[in-house]
Amino acid sequence: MKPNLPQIKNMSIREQSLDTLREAILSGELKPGQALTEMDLSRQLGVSRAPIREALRILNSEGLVETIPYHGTTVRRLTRADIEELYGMRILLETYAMERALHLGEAAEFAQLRAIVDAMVRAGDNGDLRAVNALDRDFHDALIEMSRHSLMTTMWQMVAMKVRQVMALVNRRNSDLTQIARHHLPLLEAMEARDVARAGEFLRAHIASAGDLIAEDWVETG
Amino acid sequence: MKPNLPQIKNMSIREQSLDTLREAILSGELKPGQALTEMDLSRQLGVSRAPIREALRILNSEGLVETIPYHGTTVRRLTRADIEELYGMRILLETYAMERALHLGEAAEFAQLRAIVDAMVRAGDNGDLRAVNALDRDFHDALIEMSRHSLMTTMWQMVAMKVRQVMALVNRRNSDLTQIARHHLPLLEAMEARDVARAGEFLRAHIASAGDLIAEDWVETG
DNA sequence: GCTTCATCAATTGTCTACAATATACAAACT
DNA sequence: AGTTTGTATATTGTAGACAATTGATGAAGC
Repeated sequence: MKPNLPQIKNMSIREQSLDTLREAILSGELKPGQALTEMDLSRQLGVSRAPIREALRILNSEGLVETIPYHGTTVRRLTRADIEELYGMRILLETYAMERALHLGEAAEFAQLRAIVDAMVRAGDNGDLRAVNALDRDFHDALIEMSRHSLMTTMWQMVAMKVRQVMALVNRRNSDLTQIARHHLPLLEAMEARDVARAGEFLRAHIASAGDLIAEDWVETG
Repeated sequence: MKPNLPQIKNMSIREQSLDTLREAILSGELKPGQALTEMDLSRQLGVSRAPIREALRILNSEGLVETIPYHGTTVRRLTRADIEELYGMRILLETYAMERALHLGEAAEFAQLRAIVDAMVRAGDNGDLRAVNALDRDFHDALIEMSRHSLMTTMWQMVAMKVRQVMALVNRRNSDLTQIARHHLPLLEAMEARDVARAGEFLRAHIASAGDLIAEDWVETG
């Protein structure tokens, strides 16, 4: 007998604030350069400044915001160089993770990847950008998870956050995303064949093209 | 006319606390598993709990401490698997950084590396472990800096912190360090010759052997 | 003896008030 | 006019009090 009751959320105000603020930044709701005043935030969220401050300190060490003493906290700006570095780092981390994944991954995990890619291609054909985006994230997260490397997972989370933020800030053409969705198919097939070299090539090409598309028409938001 | 007066340090209590605590953890003064009670720390440092708490949140997101809600904060434990992952990550990051460094590094930077290695070898011959250790850190930090990749620098800081902590916790034999000091000489020469392949091999061998030596006689502390 | 429940001590979580600092702007001086 | 100095205001930095939660301890019931 499984009661299957919903978990009652028992998160500290600090963590709720942190999640809320981080989500707002990553979704582009809070834009780079925007000022975050502790008092404003605490009023908006209906809490005191203490938990807000602690959340901001965490966001700062995650590299999402910048604080100048006695002056204020702002959402960190992203330059084109930042984006190029970001995608370079993605290639480095994901290539390594994939090699490990091909050796350590289990059948169920490969099946999961297959399910994600199938769904992604369908979503791409239907022009459902949000779904393609979410599934793309799922795919790469799953890949990292398969590498069985907890430090890699930690590092990846930092990179993945920034990728999400960048994706939210850029105006994507539909065609791009459909194309990106289709990139995953040959990549997955090479992985299923345990062909490290070929899968690596596809992966690097996939990430690099995604990065180039974004860096190309990136406008530095003064 | 240059007055050349010393800068008056103007760091917030939070930052001073953060530096103090981090230094204590990385130097092994605060050992893995040790409990950090906010009230105790604030009494010891002579400040209130607020800045201590903010410092602990930052250390938590840096992965140096672990906090269980309403129960306490402890210095994070390090397993052998953690160390193996750590050195695997080092190889990945440093190999990439070195390739970039060989292309982007300037003459002055290569000269700086040479000075570091020379000093390291001398310190090794004199059996000055502390100096070898410090110079080893300098060398690898300088290498990362030469890669001109700010995201890499950020990632490296996380890795380098943990490496420092591990080094402080392990009992090193003098012979190991002398050996490690001498490893840098052929590596540097390959770099000066801009021989990416050979330098990469030396670098990976150097890091791997250092990691193996440590993982080998690592005792999981409680 | 074992389980269950109430109580307690220790610790973290949160709030509010106050202090310290930086910036901008106006006033005074040369 | 330009420079310096003072002042106001907005914001962050810090402190101390109180609330909430956890885990342990021991008593009561079966």
